[in-house]
Amino acid sequence: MIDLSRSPLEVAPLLLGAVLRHGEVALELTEVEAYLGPDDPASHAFRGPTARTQVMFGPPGHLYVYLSYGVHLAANLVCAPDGTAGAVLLRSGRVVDGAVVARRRREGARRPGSAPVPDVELARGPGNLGRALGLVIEDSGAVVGQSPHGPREPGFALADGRSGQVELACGPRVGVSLAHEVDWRFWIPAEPSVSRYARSPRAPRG
DNA sequence: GGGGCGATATGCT
DNA sequence: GCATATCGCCCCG
Repeated sequence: MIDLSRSPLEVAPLLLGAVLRHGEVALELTEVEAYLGPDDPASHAFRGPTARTQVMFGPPGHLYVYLSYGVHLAANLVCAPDGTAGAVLLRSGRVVDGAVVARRRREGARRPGSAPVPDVELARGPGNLGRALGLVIEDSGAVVGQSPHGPREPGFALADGRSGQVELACGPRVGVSLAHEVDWRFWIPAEPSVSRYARSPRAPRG
């Protein structure tokens, strides 16, 4: 059981190897990023709560889902105590159950006739992870339970899996122009389901 | 494996 | 109103 009331900086590494289930699809998380509150210029919570980001300021153990680039739904797991903003962006995962469903969702959103999605790419990258899980924007605020949860039960559930037992690497967060000096992105090294930016992080100053 | 661009809610100005 | 967004696809070497 992962204590989500801790800081995102403590929770993020523990999420690597943990398993997030939504219905039939379960993912072992392989790449995450920590985001803090008003002290973190890269965080959506930086400028205080808004209607969209309010859930980041609430109690831990909820999802914060937002629309990115008009097409992608990205999932964050809210952590830190109630009243303190913080979340962990779920960037990539390895599908451990429900690959057929995940693939159907992925390919349904692509141009017909394009090449099939390899297993390791089903949930590689935040947008793909959201699509593989079947997220909708209304999932923002949903509770993520931590008790045993089967494929036929509704809602989201987090299980320990290999949490705390995996090798991990860290580096700058992807796609943020600020706070590039902190290594708050965590991933499982040599794991093919980790997004490609891993090998060529675009830091402003190589 | 790199560059171009889409497609839209959100939140400053 | 408008720039921006915690990106991903496709096409081209």
